[in-house]
Amino acid sequence: MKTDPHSHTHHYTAEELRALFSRKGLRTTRQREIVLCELTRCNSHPTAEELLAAVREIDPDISQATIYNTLEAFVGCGIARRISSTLAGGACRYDADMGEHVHLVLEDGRVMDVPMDLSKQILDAVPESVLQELSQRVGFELSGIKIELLGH
Amino acid sequence: MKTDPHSHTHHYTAEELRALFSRKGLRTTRQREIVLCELTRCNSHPTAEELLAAVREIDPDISQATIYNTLEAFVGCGIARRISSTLAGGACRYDADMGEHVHLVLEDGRVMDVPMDLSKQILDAVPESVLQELSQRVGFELSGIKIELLGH
DNA sequence: TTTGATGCAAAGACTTTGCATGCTT
DNA sequence: AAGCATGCAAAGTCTTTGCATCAAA
Repeated sequence: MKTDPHSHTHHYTAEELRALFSRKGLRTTRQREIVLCELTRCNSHPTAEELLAAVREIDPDISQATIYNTLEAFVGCGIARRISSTLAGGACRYDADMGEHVHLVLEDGRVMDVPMDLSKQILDAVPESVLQELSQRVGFELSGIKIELLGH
Repeated sequence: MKTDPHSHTHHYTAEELRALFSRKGLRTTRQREIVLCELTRCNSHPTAEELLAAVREIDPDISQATIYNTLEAFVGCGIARRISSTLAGGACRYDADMGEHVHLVLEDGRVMDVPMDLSKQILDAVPESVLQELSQRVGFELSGIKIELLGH
């Protein structure tokens, strides 16, 4: 898998990780440090299974349950995002890049990041006024927007 | 699954169904007629399981495998769409309303349609030029856009 | 010390598959 | 008649759970 020259993945220091987890109300554990590091390091969008494999190259004793628990915790507190699994046979994919961006989902299940400049143009184009209108009309608070372009 | 008396969804005649399937290269079967009718009738966004239940109220002998086969076929030829299952514990949901529209996905897994006027405003706001630029840059043809607003 | 996190294995949920039979074209 | 579609049940894949143990706060 190739490196995307437009992606700029942040590398956390141990200190930053500790601060981040603490701020989110999560305990700092060796497993979580490794999971988040690997999730940001491989700037693909791994499935739980792929992430487990990556993580086990660093610590072979980390369990599958921990991967799922951890990803759930990360998603729950906004450290990571779950990406589409709407293509047949799909496992969920995960993303730790919290800069809002658009995903390009290929028919075979691969997921790529849309380069930041284009992502911004797309996201900024969505009229704030429409979102407010919608929020009022349906009575739900909007907490995010997810845009996927489908490609082949 | 409940019937929504206020639904504006189109109701297919037997003729229309036959024509639609034929045009898409699918054979017309009793099962497919029922599945598509139910999928359009209940304007919620059922999971395969929910749809199976609805369909079985009409014909109790329709099998689970047929539901999955049929939905796969419908999605493959553009008769139906698969909607996000990115929330934990999620089964895929399906939608037969082919007018492009935006979905509002709640944290508990429920999916609602964003009203057509607002959906249009959001979708129309995405700059065509950016999509073309992206298509060129990544070398994939874009075949669709999926926008989900997250709410709670 | 207290409480949340981990690891293990089993269970659960969701989807796909193989194959014999039936139905559409 | 030919070939796709169906039904059944089993298998497969992905995810969650119960519980004893361990570690962070």
